[in-house]
Amino acid sequence: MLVLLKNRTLYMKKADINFSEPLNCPVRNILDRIGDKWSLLILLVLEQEDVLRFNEIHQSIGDISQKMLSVSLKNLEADGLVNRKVYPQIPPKVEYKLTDLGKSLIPFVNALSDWSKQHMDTILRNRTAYKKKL
Amino acid sequence: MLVLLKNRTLYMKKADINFSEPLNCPVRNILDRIGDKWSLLILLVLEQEDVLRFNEIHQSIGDISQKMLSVSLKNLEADGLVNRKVYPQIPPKVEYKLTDLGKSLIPFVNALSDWSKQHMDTILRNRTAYKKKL
DNA sequence: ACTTTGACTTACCAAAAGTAAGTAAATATA
DNA sequence: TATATTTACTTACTTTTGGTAAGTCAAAGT
Repeated sequence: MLVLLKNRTLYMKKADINFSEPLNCPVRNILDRIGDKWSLLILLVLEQEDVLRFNEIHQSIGDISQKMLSVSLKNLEADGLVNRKVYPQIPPKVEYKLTDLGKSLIPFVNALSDWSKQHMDTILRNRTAYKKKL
Repeated sequence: MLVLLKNRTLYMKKADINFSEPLNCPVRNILDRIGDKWSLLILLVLEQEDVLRFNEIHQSIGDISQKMLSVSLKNLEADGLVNRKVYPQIPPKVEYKLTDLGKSLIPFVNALSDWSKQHMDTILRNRTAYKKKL
């Protein structure tokens, strides 16, 4: 049986896993970084506009709080997906743009977007039918 | 400027959006469904094993709580990504498997997994370097 | 002297997720 | 006869995460 423990992807029983050996589960690894509510959305708007300031991202996404934008950008920057450039001015000016690594994730977002365009009708119909059954 | 409001993807300023017209933002639409902590992981283990019972999924993932597994499966079922088959026995037996719609999402997960295998070293190095700078 | 500007941070509150215990009904065991 | 076991959950409670609103900093404009 496939076992997807926190940092492992192994075809073995839980009992047989050597916990001291630090293998990694690749799916977990990305999901830990971009599998949240805002990261992919931020990458997407940055890709569209090339360079954006904090408030511009904030307005583009519309319903992200400043706090979460700040936290999310910091994580994306720490992972090297987004570049942060500060201009020493007052009032401050900070520009964000994708790194090459960040850009390399965009095709996935677009592919997911296409999938969504194709299948969202079906999903919404499924969900309506499901609710009726309850 | 690209605006990614809750249910919209529009190249226009926020002020110019007609809020009464119900357009949809495809990226938001999928993220609302699979952009959480567990959904993709559940789809992945189901794909590997074809059919699994509740406790088998639970053990495969390892650190999901029963509560969240229950909630997540219900959502995946409602959206038509997972099929749920109940055998009227005691003790109960319930089998889960992917629908065709659910299966069609697997290539994205695998692609992300490949990306992760390729780039996770870089990301971890980036993060280490970032921490040092602080 | 007071307001505005931009990129945040902080304190406080609400929502989501984790933990542990409980439920149901039949069969197996003591 | 009483108790334990089995499976797929649910419920009550706690912790963590996320959202809201207000505050900060320093200079330039009114």
